[in-house]
Amino acid sequence: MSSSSAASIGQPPPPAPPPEEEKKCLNSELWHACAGPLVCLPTVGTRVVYFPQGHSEQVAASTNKEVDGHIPNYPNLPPQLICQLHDVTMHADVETDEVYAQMTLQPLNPQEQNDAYLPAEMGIMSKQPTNYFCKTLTASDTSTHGGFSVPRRAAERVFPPLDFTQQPPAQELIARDIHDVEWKFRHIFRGQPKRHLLTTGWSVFVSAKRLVAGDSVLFIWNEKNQLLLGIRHATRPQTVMPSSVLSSDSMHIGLLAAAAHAAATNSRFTIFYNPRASPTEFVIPLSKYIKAVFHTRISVGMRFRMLFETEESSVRRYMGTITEVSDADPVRWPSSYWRSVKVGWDESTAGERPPRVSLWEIEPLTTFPMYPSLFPLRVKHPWYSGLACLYHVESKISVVGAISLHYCC
Amino acid sequence: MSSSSAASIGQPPPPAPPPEEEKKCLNSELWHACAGPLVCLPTVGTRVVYFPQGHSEQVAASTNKEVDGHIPNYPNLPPQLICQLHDVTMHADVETDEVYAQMTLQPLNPQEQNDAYLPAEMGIMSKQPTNYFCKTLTASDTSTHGGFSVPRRAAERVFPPLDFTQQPPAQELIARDIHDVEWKFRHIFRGQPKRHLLTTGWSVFVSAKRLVAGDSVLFIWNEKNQLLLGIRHATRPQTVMPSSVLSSDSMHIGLLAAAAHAAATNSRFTIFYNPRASPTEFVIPLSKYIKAVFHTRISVGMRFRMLFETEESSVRRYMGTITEVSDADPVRWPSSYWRSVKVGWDESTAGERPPRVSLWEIEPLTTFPMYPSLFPLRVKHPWYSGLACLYHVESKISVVGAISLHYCC
DNA sequence: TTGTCTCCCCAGGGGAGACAA
DNA sequence: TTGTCTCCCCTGGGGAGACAA
Repeated sequence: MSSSSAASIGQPPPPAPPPEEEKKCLNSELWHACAGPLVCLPTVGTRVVYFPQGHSEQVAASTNKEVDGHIPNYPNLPPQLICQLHDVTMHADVETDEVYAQMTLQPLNPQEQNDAYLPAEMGIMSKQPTNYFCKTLTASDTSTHGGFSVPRRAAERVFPPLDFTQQPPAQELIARDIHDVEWKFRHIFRGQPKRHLLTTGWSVFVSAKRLVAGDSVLFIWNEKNQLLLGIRHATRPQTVMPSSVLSSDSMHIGLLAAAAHAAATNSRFTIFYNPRASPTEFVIPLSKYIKAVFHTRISVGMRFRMLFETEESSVRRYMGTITEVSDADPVRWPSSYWRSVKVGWDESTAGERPPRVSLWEIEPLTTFPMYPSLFPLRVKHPWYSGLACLYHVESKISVVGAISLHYCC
Repeated sequence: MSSSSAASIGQPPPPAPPPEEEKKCLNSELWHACAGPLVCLPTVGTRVVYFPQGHSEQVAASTNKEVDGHIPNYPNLPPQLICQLHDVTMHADVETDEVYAQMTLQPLNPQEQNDAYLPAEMGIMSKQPTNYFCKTLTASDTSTHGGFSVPRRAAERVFPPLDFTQQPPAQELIARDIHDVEWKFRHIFRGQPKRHLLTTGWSVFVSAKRLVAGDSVLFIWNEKNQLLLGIRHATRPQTVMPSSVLSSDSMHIGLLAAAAHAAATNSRFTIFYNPRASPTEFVIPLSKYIKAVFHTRISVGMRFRMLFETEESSVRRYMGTITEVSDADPVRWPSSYWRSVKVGWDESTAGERPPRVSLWEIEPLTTFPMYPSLFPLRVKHPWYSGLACLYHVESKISVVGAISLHYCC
């Protein structure tokens, strides 16, 4: 009955207004910050390569169910589909704030594929904001007693400066989350020794977002002087529920049948890419694919580097050696470049690294100059339609070979 | 740091133990009570009719997205598939407690269909427990001040009797929910005038189950002297989130492709039936289908009755008139019996009643005696394989015509 | 009979510095 | 510099009867 007269600090924020336009763009900086430093989205209007195999991996990870034998074969569905990327929209799960992207793809028809020339179409670099910080929550941060301890340098860099003539110095922070919901916090500099703390408003945020120790929060102070606030839940095992809408088998079939149908009719189809659930990106820029598959020679025994995200959401290189080049799934997906490289990892933490990677994920240490490789790595395999045309593309590549191709991510 | 020494009343119950066996049967009484009085599940081992069209309706309702034009046609997928029902398991969503059933179906091959005779295979009547009560929560029940007001007759009938020599009479109730999690409540008879209340433990339950005014709780006192506790969330609009795993288009395609593949290979497939999300049951006992389609004559203008669940989760008959008999979706599903009857409803609350129903849902007021109708209603339509064989079945039906066929539900 | 209100009282949580890693 | 602990104080919620629909 109490009329909420004042939107005072510490009040739970009103629920997000119902999205009038579903397509409403959410903040791209924040999305990328939540997605992590290695995630990049291809540019709208460019051509990409879609791997149903990788999509299948994501669905398997999301439904906690590996694909089994009951899936029909789609003989007309190649392991990779070259597509026009018509649309990319960024989203975040309303319940969990988990970021994901929706992409509308249209497989090229053979004619279009032959018309192709190699553009310098790379993805949008996952532009990590400059003025931001990310902290993994401690037990104290999430406990019922007290607020959030802000790392000193982070507070000084990212938060608006405090008026230190006050005793103690304090201010109200207003930050918007990925759904554009406003959260208010009391930011105070106190204690002995002095430290930055978020007090009032913090516990409401923690419980609303269901944060626990080990999860991360990140604050961004952008060019428009907006304070943005994102979360990253720690990758809890078994966090994704199997849907009660459709069996995981039917989901797998749906993904494959939708892609096969789109390929057969050259019509658009829609996929979701879930960066933090999916083991690997399965829609990559065509140019990145071409560079990796046709312009990089690799061989067994070759050393390589590969980027991974660290616990603290920065980037680290891991070293490894190529041990084999073969089909990841010779039965279902013969002659696929998806995870065609079997690798060994230098470090003993290799349990967390994938045993198989794709060519475009790795950076071989011995590189060849950028000229068309007339003898691609795996000539023994028959070429699929999508690949056959790429051959023709290559002769044009040499012309534009001087153009510096920069990796996405 | 406080060691939880006592599992005293009012403590939040421990989280459900990780299900060691996914297939673990949950309480059937409770499942049916939560599902509602009209829901029945076909018996394992019997034959059923599966309607991809109805399944599609459920997926559309669950994803909040109607099927649009991008769905490929599956010319070999008939509007109804006669299947052997190999397995039915009852489940409840871990997050929301929403009940659903998983069924494993295997389409009969033509040979099996011809071998068919009409068994008296009806579904398991949704056995509503005798000793139970269901109450829609009031604002006071869910407010932070005070507990749950138990209707007097309900408390006397369903709860263990109180010792009225005590002042005030009170006891500890232990009830198990659908996940077999224990909840403890203080049951007390006090106030002026006297009434039954659940106090300690109630608010923990309300917040754990995220109950709000308008939702319902139900208590069952079964033959084994167990107290069971179920919830039914009010049908909130837009409650089901669109999944970020697979696009709704791909889900629709998946459902159809999975059924088509199973029909083509006579292999098993798995579906989820979500009684409270799905507009109508889409897996029904074969015998019920045959009786409705072949042994009931209906015509335009005919009056009929149909059962609906009321707000208070009891059953009510609504009256209507048949206005048309036609295909619900002539383009995608021609010659389908799914919602082939267009109806008008007597009451002005007709907005909530469906404009189209299926034959087996209604009870025509003018019934004909039970003999084979040699001229089924819609002879103009070509018969699908699944139906053609039913013709042959009919001659055998007449032999067993004396067997009383009782409706499921 | 039962839904809502108000009142009372206390447990638990927010907010502070102490202290140590 | 910052994570954890403890202490203090106060709010918000549980638990009671009053009262009315």
